[in-house]
Amino acid sequence: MSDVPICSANVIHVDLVNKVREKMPEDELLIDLAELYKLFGDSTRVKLLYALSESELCVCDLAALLNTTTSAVSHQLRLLKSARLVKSRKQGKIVFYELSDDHVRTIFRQGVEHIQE
Amino acid sequence: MSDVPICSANVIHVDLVNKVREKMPEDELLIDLAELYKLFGDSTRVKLLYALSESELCVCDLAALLNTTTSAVSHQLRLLKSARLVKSRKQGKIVFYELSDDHVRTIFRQGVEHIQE
DNA sequence: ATAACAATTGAACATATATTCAACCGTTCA
DNA sequence: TGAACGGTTGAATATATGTTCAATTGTTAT
Repeated sequence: MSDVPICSANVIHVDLVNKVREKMPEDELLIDLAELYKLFGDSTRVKLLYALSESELCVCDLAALLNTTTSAVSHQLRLLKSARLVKSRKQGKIVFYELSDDHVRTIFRQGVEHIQE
Repeated sequence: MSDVPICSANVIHVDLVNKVREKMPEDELLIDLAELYKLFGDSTRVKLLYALSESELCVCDLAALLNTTTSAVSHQLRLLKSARLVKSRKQGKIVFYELSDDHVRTIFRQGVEHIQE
């Protein structure tokens, strides 16, 4: 089995491609990265994350803020939580959510910079 | 018209919600942000961007590197280009692509950090 | 106990989107 | 000129995914 599959007959810069191939991270990491960014790729989730970057909030507050239902919010928070982007704490009937760490804010900052430049 | 629509009857922390609402960016910016991150949310595009973060490459090289077709690559590069994440230059028959700026690398770095911690 | 409420969940539906395939464009070179 | 090749494009298909709706859980208070 060759290292250079399928399109190999047509590769133009073989050495360069092999050099880049060596520097590429594992496929698994790149797939995980895509999965992570996918969570930022929906306006509802972006709004949730942005709101939570300002303050800890409960599900009902988030639904009011985004002008949507608690169900829709809860579904999305579940995804964000499973990726450890947010964490929650329960106080009686109410569940409060906040950001897990600071990466979300940094990623937002880079995104805004890119858009606005 | 009230500032607090739909779910307002159930908002729990009204003052807090209003304070966060003031700090939220324009809806349009948040939607644009989501559109931007959506482009990072696919493993093919992540691989393309990662490869291009290592070196300028032509479409055929990228297809070989990702083990896919030039058509699939071209379709995705078109999206990345329209968001100004990559730029291209033509040399005879060959079209070379590279990253437009450094934000991609920073966003990757934050993503990897988040995953690996 | 039971009513009220915050939140979660699962199924269904509608929409978005990545890849494939075939046709095509533009450049090179024989 | 025309064959070969890198790259692009549009349509079609298959898959993924966000929201809605209804039902349910768990907690509080009467």
